[in-house]
Amino acid sequence: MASSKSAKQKKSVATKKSATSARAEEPLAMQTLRGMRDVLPGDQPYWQQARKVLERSAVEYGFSRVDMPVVELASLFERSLGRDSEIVQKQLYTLTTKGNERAVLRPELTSSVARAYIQHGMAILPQPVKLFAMGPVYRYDNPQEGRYREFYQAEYNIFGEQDPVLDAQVVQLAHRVLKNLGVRNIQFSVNSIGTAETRKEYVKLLKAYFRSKKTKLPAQQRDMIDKDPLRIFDAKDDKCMQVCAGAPQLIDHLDKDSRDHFRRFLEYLDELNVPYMIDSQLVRGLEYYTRTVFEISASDTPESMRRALGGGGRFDGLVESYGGTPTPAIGFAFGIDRVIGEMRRVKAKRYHVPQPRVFLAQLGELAKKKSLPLFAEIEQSGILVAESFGRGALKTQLRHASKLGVDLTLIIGQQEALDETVIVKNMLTGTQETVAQKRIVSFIKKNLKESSKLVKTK
RNA sequence: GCGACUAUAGUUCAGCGGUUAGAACAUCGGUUUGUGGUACCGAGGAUCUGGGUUCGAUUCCCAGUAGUCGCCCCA
Repeated sequence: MASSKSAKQKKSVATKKSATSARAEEPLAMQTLRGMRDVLPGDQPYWQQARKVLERSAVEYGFSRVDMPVVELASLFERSLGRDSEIVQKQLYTLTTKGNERAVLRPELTSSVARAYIQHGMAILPQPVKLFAMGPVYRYDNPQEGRYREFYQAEYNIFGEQDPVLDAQVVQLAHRVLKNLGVRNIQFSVNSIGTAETRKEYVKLLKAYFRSKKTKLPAQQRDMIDKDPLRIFDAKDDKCMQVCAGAPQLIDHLDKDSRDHFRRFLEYLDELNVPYMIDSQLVRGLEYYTRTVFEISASDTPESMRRALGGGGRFDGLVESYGGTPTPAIGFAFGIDRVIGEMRRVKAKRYHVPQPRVFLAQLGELAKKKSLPLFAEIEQSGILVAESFGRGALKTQLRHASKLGVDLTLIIGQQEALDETVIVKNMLTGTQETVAQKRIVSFIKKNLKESSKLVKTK
């Protein structure tokens, strides 16, 4: 007992020492930062599938891919999302660079895409310009189910066209992506929040209304009356909802153009066969939205309805607010993590990771040397081949091979290395034959074809 | 920012105020020479961190941290 204890003490001393010598006093925990996580090999089938479909749909709908830096100027988002918005106020990962730039990890993609559109003069391209972007975004929020501090968005944005047919096309695209991913039972919530000017008018009306009902509102919402009365609609408690039910509806106070835009949007939507409902209280938190806004959620359980899989809308004023020429735009973003969560929930089809069907085993130093180029030759011919070069015992390698479920195992030992042959063992039947190394690729191809026929006829 | 619950091998879980903290799966090795799947044998590997109560804490209490889940917000 005494010896084991002292061994433990030694161990802890050793780790402490190495940690301090490596860096400061901070403990080195083998752990991700809060709200961050690793996407492990076992998770990849869903991620691959999601990425594949998202990218393919982008191509099918005529979007070109853009990738922007993860780090941007803080002012980029302060301008677009609004200085008072929750994201800017509380959730930004901020950093000051050595060059004294005020930088942030991007909390969303749209602002970056708009920046790129202006910076690279895309206004001279034939309009509309359709851009697809996908990557990580960062928000310092409290993690919980379906909410992480680093999460992935995939965005489809269309610049330079104000026709509501595009609003509908974007909805169609979102619907199509989810359908292709095996996520059925989707529900769209749509609304129009008019232009910045009409909203201003409406907000006045709304403030007046909420002030008249002030006593019926909880303190938290009361504070929001003057700051951001639209957000009171998000409140979930009964009192608020009662008050909200009687509030003037933005939809009734839209300017004529916005109303017209919304009407036509809905008409197009009706042609599409996508399930939608008008949610006149849908207000999205990002300041840049104008007119059309919508969210997508799974519709089969109340929980899944609450957590949107994606959302978007028009941002006709954004490019101009950045100093670009006035450019209407529409777009939407998927939360990839949530889409994958939904795929898991409904047990959607996932990407089939290619499995090797051939294993290369070697015995002895000479064979090991020869097996290296042999591996390369087979792999270059397009055959996935597994190996276990680090191990010596043939038994172990065969065990590994059968665990991998390969059809054929190639065995090369001292004798075969000298003869320039390979033993090919059929793992199903156990039979084996010796093949010249020169012929090995064609031999494997022929045999794999036959064994997949066997599998099919089974 | 607020609240609830949880924390034991890589994973899923046992367990007890007091000898050596168990199991399953996983990993690695072995059951004679250059032949896998099954079986048998074996090995390594854990009480989140810091305080407190106690003769003694992995167990009880407090704090921190992290995870999970709500609220808020959003994707």
